[in-house]
Amino acid sequence: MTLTLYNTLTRRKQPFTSLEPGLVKMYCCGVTVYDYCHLGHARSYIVWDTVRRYLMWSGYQVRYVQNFTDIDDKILNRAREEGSTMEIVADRNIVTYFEDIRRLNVLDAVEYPRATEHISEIQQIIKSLIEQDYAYAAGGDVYYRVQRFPSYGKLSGRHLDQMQAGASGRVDPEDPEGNRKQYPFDFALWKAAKPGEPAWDSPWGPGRPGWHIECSAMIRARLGETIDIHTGGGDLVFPHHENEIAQSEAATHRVLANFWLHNGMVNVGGEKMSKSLGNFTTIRQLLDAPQAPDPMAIRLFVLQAHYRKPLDFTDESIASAQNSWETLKEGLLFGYKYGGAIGWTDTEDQSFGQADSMRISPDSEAVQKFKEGMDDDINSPAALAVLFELAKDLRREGNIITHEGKTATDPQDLRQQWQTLVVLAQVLGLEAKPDAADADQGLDDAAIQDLIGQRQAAKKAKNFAEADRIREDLKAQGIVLVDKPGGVTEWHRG
RNA sequence: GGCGGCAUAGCCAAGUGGUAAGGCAGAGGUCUGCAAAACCUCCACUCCCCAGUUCGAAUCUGGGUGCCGCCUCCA
Repeated sequence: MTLTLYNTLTRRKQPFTSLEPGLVKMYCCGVTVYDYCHLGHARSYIVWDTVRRYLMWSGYQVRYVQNFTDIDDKILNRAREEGSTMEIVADRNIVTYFEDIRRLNVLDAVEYPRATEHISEIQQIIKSLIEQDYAYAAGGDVYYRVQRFPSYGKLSGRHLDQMQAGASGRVDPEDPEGNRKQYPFDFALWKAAKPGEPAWDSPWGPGRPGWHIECSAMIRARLGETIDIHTGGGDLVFPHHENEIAQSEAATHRVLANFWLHNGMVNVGGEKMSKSLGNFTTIRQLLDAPQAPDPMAIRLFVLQAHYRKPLDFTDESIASAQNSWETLKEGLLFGYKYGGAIGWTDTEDQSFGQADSMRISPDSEAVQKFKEGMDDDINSPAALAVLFELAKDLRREGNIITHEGKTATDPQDLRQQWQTLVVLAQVLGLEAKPDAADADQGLDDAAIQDLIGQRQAAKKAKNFAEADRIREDLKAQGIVLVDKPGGVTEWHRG
């Protein structure tokens, strides 16, 4: 089995191979840091994190680089609004980016280049493009001459003569930038500074880089001229990634990326979640709400849809994901809750529960089915079905142990099953650890036994109201009573 | 106007020629003083519509309908 990935460039699934054996160079288009991240961002970074994790699990070393766009009109506007500076706005939103995205168990990139750290590389590429006549300076700006790049449009599958300038309704016809362009689809590589804006010296006058050029420069500087995988939101295909290709490939005469992967949008009521529509929910809004879902439920919500399809965000879908997560979590916690009871001897070891130290059978049906799904263009919904089957089975075993005190299933088989679940879940970035706080909180065992005794007495006296009151009180403290045949009552936490 | 995508149960969602995974929600049963939990069982003769190809189609072809994304803010 080999991993196949849908390549936007070729519009089909292709077997994945890396340029260098065992090493994947991967670049992910990051955020423009002018505000908090919303669920659209969350989806994108969860999805690419999952691809990265799967590649790692498949034996690759992954050099994963993700940028921050820290120079941009929106950041400048934000700084102006609040009377601060671009740098302050950018730094603050980078801090909140990490706070939010790490909660979702997204691994840190190997490097996080910032556009402002690569001004000289940006200028070098622009110079090279001007020398080769791919770009021209005009009134302090520099524009890329798209008509000179023959394959312009190859990524997004469009031709210059088919495109309608301004069809998106976002171009201001009064914008002087438009008048300096020789052709409507030419785009800015360098923008002349307006008064009061941060600017860098350049051969074309003081100014700042255009949006697309930074990624070309950062990829070249951090990963080289050709990389294996370039990822980003589907809304970046055109013009952003199309323009990256035009710039980089004209400058280096090398292919920029072998695989272009794009994730589908998060929708609200059938429409794309976006800042301009105002229909966005930030990650922290969602996770800090009174009835907030577990961050892992958000991850599950994202992974329960295929990454290229639209994903509708509703209260119901989040609630459903939360319930689904509870099911998976019970399976993931099986080893912690029941391992000791069925004779596993290492439950107190430091390494217990560490996915990295677990050896699982690579030939098991579960692993095979998981790989089959993931190899097919990261079919995470199909892969998740495997996890649910494992988790539900373990949950049933756990409940049997709770109720019967033992199980007929071989503890070593359960061990394999649990470890398989933990390992595969971790490949998807889904992890659950026992809540240490729960274990030694609240009533001690003697007090619970005492209350159970009182309840037994009440039951015997047919004082069921009192019996139910005691049961409810305990339940409120996280103690669940289980009445068993023969008048015996057992209890457990959670 | 151009390019692309999607349409499967109450909801979400896999499945690209061989007779519909999985999740959520729901129903019945066992147990119980009643519950809860648990366990067992059930929950799409059918995949937007029409026509065609085929022994056989959710899957292929043609036509139609509806929804969405992009066409220089965008994850």
